[in-house]
Amino acid sequence: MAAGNRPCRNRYSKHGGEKPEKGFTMDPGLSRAVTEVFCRLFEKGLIYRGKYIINWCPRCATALSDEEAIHQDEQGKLWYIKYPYNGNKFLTVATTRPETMLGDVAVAVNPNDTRFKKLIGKTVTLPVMNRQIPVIADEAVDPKFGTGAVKVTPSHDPNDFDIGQRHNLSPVNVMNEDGTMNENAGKYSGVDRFKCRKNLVKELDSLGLLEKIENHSHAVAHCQRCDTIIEPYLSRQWFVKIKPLAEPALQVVKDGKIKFHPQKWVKIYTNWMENIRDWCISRQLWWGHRIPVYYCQDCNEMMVKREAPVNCDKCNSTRIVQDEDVLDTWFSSWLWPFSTMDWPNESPDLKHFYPTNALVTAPDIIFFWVARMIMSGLEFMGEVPFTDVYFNGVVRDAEGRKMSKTLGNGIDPLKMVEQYSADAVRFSLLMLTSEGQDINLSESSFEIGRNFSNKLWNSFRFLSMSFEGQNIQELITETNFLDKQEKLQLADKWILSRLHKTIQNVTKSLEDFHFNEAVDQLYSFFWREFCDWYLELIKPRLYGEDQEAKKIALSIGIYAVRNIVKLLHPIIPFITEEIWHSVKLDEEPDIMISTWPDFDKKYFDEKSEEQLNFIQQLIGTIRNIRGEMNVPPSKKAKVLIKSANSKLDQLIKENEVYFASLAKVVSIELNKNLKKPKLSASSVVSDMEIFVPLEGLIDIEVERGRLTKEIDRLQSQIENINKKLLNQDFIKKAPQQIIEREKVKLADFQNSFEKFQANLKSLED
RNA sequence: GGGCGGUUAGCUCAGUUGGUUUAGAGCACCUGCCUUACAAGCAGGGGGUCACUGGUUCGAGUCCAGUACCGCCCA
Repeated sequence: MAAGNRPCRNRYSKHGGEKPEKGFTMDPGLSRAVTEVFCRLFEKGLIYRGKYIINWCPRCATALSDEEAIHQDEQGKLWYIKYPYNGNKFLTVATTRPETMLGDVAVAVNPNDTRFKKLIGKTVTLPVMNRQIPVIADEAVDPKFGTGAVKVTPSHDPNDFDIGQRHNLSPVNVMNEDGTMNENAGKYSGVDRFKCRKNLVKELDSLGLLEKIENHSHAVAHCQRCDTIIEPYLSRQWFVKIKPLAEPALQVVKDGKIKFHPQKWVKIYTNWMENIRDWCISRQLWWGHRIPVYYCQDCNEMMVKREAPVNCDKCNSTRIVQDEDVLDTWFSSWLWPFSTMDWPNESPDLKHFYPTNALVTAPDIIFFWVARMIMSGLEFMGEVPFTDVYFNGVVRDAEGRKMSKTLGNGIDPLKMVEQYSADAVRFSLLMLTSEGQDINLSESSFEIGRNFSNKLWNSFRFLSMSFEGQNIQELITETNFLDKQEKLQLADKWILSRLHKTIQNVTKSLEDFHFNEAVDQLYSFFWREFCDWYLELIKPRLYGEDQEAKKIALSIGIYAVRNIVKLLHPIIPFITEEIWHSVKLDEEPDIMISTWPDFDKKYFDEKSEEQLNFIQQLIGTIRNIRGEMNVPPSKKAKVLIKSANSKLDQLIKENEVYFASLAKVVSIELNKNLKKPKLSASSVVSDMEIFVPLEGLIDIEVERGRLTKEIDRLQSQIENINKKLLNQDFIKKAPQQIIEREKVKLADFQNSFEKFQANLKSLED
């Protein structure tokens, strides 16, 4: 982190970050690196001084780089001005900045534009100044813009500067550095640029030389620092010849030696790198790194030196002055990955920390900083500075507007931390922000993280209530599950399988920089599987008399919690650390420095997952019936199941206790010759028919609605699949396994369809 | 003008290489629950012709082209 930004640093620690290492580019070590880099680039011919059009801020009185000129769309005007020729004829040009016409040296047209062919090589009169200026032909002129004829002002427009160079025209500078017009502007000398524009337009109008004024929206460059409108200005400045640095920097990104996340930034980076222009690095500011260039006041010799020279190299004079200009602040920042570690000395830190792995940053400094760090890293270290760049999204308000002081629509993160907790703020942001996508945020967004933290804490509290009086250290080590397979219940095998798959998936998502995906997986595993099902499934054991069964359920629960808090720790550090202290071995370290969970495929258990899914479906069906019929939880239900599958029958019997606690079922009767009891609600799961007798509770209308809805749904599914299977192209071209899958589905649907229909019919009797 | 995104439920957004019964989640909504971890919660439910048009394909939210609207970046 640069400079000593205190509010920023405090905020960082309130969010649970480490106090970052800081440095300051004006420190002696970093200053030495800046000088060294300037000298090396100069010696290599990659730094030069020249007179070119640069971005000039008249208020700051300094040059700016292209990146510091912020373009804003503005409703401006297009003035059509008539340049007389041949006495009574006119050539009309359109311009957005009429005051610059005072410095016109030509009018340019496209060589293929037939309208103006005969004028090429002739001259026209520059109004007000009454100068004769030539009409020239140049490919750069767009025949469709304005009238197709453009004024050429090489001192005040980059395109015109290029045209001027191509046609050997000497530029005329009509402006001072403070934005007033200079002596070349004739009677407008000393007048401010905008006042000049106003008055000049008035004068042209009175001369009858103003054809028309159109509204014209265009992008106007503003100073990044002070928002003053920037003047493109011909000026002598120092530049970095950027192509030789840009090309390798583009290559490493194209080759994937540096990966951008999300990938879309590669295209933006490529586009910028391919159209890059030389970097103007000199600034006329009072503060910054002085340019290490020295001039002899006697013989005008210029010297580029690492140390200030005492004598002139050429004439030995001691009358030596240093270049007045300072360097662009980014000229020091781009060296950050190595200048902070004593470069050019080969310090141990430098060896250890260069290159690093991931840079996490905001997309708005991709060109300012990221691109240039890559350039400098390759140039001076011969190696990429990092291997991955993660661009975060922009946080916007609920309406999608950028948060800004002027709009007052910002959310104070510290206030949110106070209101919802740091964990809640972190969790919410990570959950809601998909890879590098902008996020629309309102204060209530943080509720999701608060609720999650709350749920985590409560689930832990629930378990800890059960391990009161138990030897917690023993429970933690009670994890040699493979040896105890026969003692594990279906729920245990299932949660272990789900846990280890979650470890695998979360780890992969984090490695891929898919943070929200990782959070999503943790959310649904922890809440929807661990809390909603596992904790409910072990309640009978925790509340029961069998001490060994209780111990096993607890130890697996704790095992899961230990892994869950480890996986969640990078996201919600505070609450996970707190929980960790209760579920860790005495000799284990704090969670932050403990090891990341490893998944183990020996826990992957497809059969148990399948079996538990089946039980979940059955319970879901019973709950659905209870819910739709508004049967209160206090009312226990009997369940009758007509089944011809002895394996599933056994599975149900073994796990009957789950139905009791999760679906408030008092008894299950399994029979393959079962007859549907009157006044019962029904459903179908796999091959089984489920009946819930609801004497006095059943609403025939509701039940008819339930069954009809199912029947309609199944019918449309059946139609869809039939359509597919009747399609000869599908049969011929689709992979066999897809066809098989469709056939199985069809049989399934038909089976259920018939059963639902029979039950609907029996309702009518 | 050039480049890059976005458009999926009322809202905020997921949706990996085209095929998984009914396209998912959170919030909001409806019904029932203070069931001894959690009402910041539990159970159940309703809600989407995936912006539009055309194309490729046996099959498109997913691939291609065009259109519209919104946004960002660069000149």
